[in-house]
Amino acid sequence: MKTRKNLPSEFYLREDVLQISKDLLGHHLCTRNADGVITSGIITETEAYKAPEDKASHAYQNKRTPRTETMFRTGGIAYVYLIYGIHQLFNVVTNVDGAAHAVLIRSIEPLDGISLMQERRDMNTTKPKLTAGPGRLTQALGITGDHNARSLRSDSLWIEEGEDISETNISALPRVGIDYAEEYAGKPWRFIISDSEYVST
DNA sequence: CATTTGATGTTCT
DNA sequence: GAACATCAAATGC
Repeated sequence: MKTRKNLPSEFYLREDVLQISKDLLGHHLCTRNADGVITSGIITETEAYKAPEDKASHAYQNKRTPRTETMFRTGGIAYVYLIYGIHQLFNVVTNVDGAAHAVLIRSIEPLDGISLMQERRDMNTTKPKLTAGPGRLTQALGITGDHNARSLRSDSLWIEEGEDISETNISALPRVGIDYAEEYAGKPWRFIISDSEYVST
């Protein structure tokens, strides 16, 4: 049984995706596999993607494809997709139906189910390498394309209230891997917990 | 230590 | 064909 509360639907429905990205820091991203084993981690690094104007977003200019369709839906669901043919990336869809806002979760700090996360990653460590990095945390938590469009208040995937992170302990940095996005490439829309080791390089 | 390279599906040109 | 919200292993100091 769970002792912590899920983030409420209203958390995800707000308009300011930058604020939501900061607010997500410190909360707990959780999954449960078919055997009922829970794995979770503290969110330590996020990035905001703000269509239609953001050139780094898949939904730039509100471009709808079968893949991006998920981002246009009502906030509070997962947007999971494959990048580089190899890695699943996990995003939180925000704002109301028709607004394609999302927050990429880039890193977590391991919390529950560490042995199962190590098994999934084929690693024997709790160092940042286990869960720091957008492709790494999805592997550690067992997140795949099957989780795309799933509610973040479901039995197999959810986000619990963790600790509040004060504004003074948050750093804003440029986003990673989006050099093609011209004037949006340098925007400080990546947020980390300043004193956490569990962030990508 | 730093830099390069191979893996490989979906989308767009 | 090329690019891509990446990672890990291999190669070069």
